[in-house]
Amino acid sequence: MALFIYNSLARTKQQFEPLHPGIVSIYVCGPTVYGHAHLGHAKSYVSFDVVVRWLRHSGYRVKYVQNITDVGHLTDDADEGEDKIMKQALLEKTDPMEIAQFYTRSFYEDMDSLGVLRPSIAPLATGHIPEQIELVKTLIASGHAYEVNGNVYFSVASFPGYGKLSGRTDQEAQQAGARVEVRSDKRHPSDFAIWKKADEGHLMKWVSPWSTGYPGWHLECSAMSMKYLGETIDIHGGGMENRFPHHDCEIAQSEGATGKPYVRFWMHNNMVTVDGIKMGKSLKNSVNLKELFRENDPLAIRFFILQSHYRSPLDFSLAAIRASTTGLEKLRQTRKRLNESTPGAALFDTAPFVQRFSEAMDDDFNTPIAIAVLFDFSKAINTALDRSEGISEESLKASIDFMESAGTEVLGIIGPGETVPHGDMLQTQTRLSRVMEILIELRADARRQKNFALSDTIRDRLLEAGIEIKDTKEGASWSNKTGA
RNA sequence: GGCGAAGUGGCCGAGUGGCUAGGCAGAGGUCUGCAAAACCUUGUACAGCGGUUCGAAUCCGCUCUUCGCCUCCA
Repeated sequence: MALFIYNSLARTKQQFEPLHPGIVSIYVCGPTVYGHAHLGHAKSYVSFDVVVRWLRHSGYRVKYVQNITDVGHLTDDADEGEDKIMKQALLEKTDPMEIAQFYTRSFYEDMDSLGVLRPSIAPLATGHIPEQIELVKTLIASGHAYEVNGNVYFSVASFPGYGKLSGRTDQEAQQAGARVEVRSDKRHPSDFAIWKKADEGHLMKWVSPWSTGYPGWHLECSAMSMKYLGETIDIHGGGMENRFPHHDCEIAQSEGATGKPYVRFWMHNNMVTVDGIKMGKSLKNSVNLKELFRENDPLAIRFFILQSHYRSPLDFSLAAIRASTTGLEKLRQTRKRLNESTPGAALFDTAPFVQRFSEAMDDDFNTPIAIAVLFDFSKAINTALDRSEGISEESLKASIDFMESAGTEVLGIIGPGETVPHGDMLQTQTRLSRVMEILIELRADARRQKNFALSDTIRDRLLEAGIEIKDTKEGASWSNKTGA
């Protein structure tokens, strides 16, 4: 089976093979850390998390680099642009570095909650100033960049392919409706800064051959990607809104410097919308993850995200989140039921489900279909288990394996299985189990004596305590109420 | 002005020429002391108008509408 990925550069699905057999290099644009992460970040990083998980599942060794942008990008390209991290630092009356560190930790907390695996390398922009300065030097030496008054600009005219990713190849046509008035010392309005001279009040600045200043917006990704993954990488991912100018600039800088293809597969995830409008920090409609997690299971948010395709926009509403939460609970029930089932006689063939799941993932990471396969599987296995003869030990094992592999390992929505308790935890859990056994036994007695008032009271009171009782053919089962 | 994406049943959301997507919600049912869970049954869906075709939600054209990018942004 072959993996096909939609390549934004080619605007079509292409069969994926890594440059070096068995090893995949992937770079994903990380967050600028000047605020808490929102649902848009979640969509992007959950999407690429699944990409990485599926590549690993497919047998590749994946080297995954995701940067942290801790240099404030400017709010615009004119000279009076503000540094967003610095702005936030002034607002919170503290140091830019403290802002960056604080929100970096916050970011990872949220990603951990969402079950997003940490990247192999998470480089900081501020930790790679020398590399960026080197890149600027190379670009000046090769005639792709020029210095004016301490600022260094990339000359778009020197790179004929500029704009090929976004389709913005005619630079003159771009000027007509441009939103930003250009009035700098650039040779061409489309030229972009790769080094900026710092103003008096600027806090984050470094010494360079051209001025004491800071690197341009797009430079860090090129520098760090090439440093850790090489001059040509397999996959570069990011949000749609970064196609232009960010990614087109990266291509120009990188290929201008090396003369080699920068990225083989470009992947762009679509936006999260609220009432059909893009969610964004500056738009004041962003849904903060920490707030969302107060009322909602983070893995249900992950599940909600994966129920749509990464290249489709995802419309947020609490109703949609609730629907997803209920749906996910159904899959969790199935997993629990499988784990608790005792082997029987009938055979159950998991192969068709494994096959369909795999095909969906190989088709440009089609998680909505992959999830639909899990629901189909859930229905089928429940039907099989409803029959009195049960399913064989081997079938049961294969089913649990599929659930673990697809639901936990690849999609990461079902969460790890029963964790093996240890130490004090073990004692507490063992005791709880014994206590529950006793309660369930007493309740069973009450039910046998038709004392339903008592049995219902036990069940209701336990629910208040966060433990749910269900009566099944094999007797009562209990579970910690999720989301409680 | 330029570049691009999209309009699917009450809601979310796949699907790109003929074959049930899936989930949630609703209705009816099986099971159950009652719940819960599970299962079964149940929906004249594809923005509009033309065209291509034996056949179109799916291809082509036009119209309408929405959204993204062209400023930092996942």
